[in-house]
Amino acid sequence: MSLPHALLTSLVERPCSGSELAARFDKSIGYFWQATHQQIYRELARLEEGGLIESLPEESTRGRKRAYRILPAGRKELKRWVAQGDEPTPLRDELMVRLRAEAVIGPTGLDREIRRRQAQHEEKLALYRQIEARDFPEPPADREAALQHLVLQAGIRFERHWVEFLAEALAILERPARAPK
Amino acid sequence: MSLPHALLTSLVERPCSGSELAARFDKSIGYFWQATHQQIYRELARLEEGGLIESLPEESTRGRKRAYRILPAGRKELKRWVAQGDEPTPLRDELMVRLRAEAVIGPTGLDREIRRRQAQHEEKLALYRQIEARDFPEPPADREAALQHLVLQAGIRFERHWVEFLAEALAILERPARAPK
DNA sequence: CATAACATGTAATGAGTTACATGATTAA
DNA sequence: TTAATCATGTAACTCATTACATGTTATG
Repeated sequence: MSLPHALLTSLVERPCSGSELAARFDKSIGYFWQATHQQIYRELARLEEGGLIESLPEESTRGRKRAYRILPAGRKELKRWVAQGDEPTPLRDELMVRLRAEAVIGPTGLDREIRRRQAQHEEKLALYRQIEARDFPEPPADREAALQHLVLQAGIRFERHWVEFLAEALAILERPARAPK
Repeated sequence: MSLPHALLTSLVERPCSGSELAARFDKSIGYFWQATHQQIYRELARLEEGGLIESLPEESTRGRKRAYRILPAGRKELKRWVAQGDEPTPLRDELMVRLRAEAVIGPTGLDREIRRRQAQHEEKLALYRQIEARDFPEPPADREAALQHLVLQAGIRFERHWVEFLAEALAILERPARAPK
């Protein structure tokens, strides 16, 4: 249940409306925790009901921007949560299941799909590197920037992982059905 | 929606009961697609209703093993699904959100948690390497074994990724609040 | 035969996704 | 002033998790 805390983190940086939060999620925190606008609106309503944030226009505003701001209780809750323990998110990817299936039911058209995925990951890797070059032209000195850089680097590392892995997968899939011993 | 196909894949290898499938999920496919026994039982019931698998004891057997076997329609469906496209599973980890939060609300006790996670990932890495040494003492010649090895290697790569990343994270967290320029 | 371990199953809950609805603002 | 876009919101659905229930087999 990280979404509320991801929102709180964004709101600590600066007050925001729901749509602005959705847009920011597409850029920074969202690289590692995605959310649709429906999720965001629902969660904002819950956070407000819980007294962790407040919004400016009191009345029900359908269609007009509603600016949310974090409350002291929200900061406190965020601080509490950060130090909490969690379990590693297990790797869960359909492609792995497909590879296992391909192993037992023989050649299918999986290599085409892998090439497609490879292109996607290369694209994302390039995007992250571009962002890195723009936002962190030199090693950041202060702690906050260093941590933000670190999270971006995790994304880079992750995409590189996929590109390398998929190349290996292709090498095996293109191998003749029975390799010489 | 990979679970039904993960189950089909296991059932292609050999017929199984629900509990046996749950046990096997803990070992091979489950490294990359987890499922509780409740999910597995429910999905098996659905697959049987859909005519993709069949089970031996017809009557409702509560407490007794029920052996499932894949049907031709199941193989066909699996083959169809393998070549299908999917989107990369986005990285989604609470720790990333915690790092971002720690960046904005200052030092918390996050480093302790990171050390704990590091130990967990190192443990898992060691386990995978052990399995690799046992099951793949030398590069597998045939396609099926090569693919299974590949999936295991993905797990190894993934854990290594985490260990390295967490080490970097610690280095930053232990830095003094204001580093010299 | 009593107890533990195993095997299957039901029910409730919650996060996430998808489709759709509606009011406000902006641009042609 | 109509159309397009933006902003907020509702509703239904699926997957996954958690807690619990019930029967069967193995063990002492």
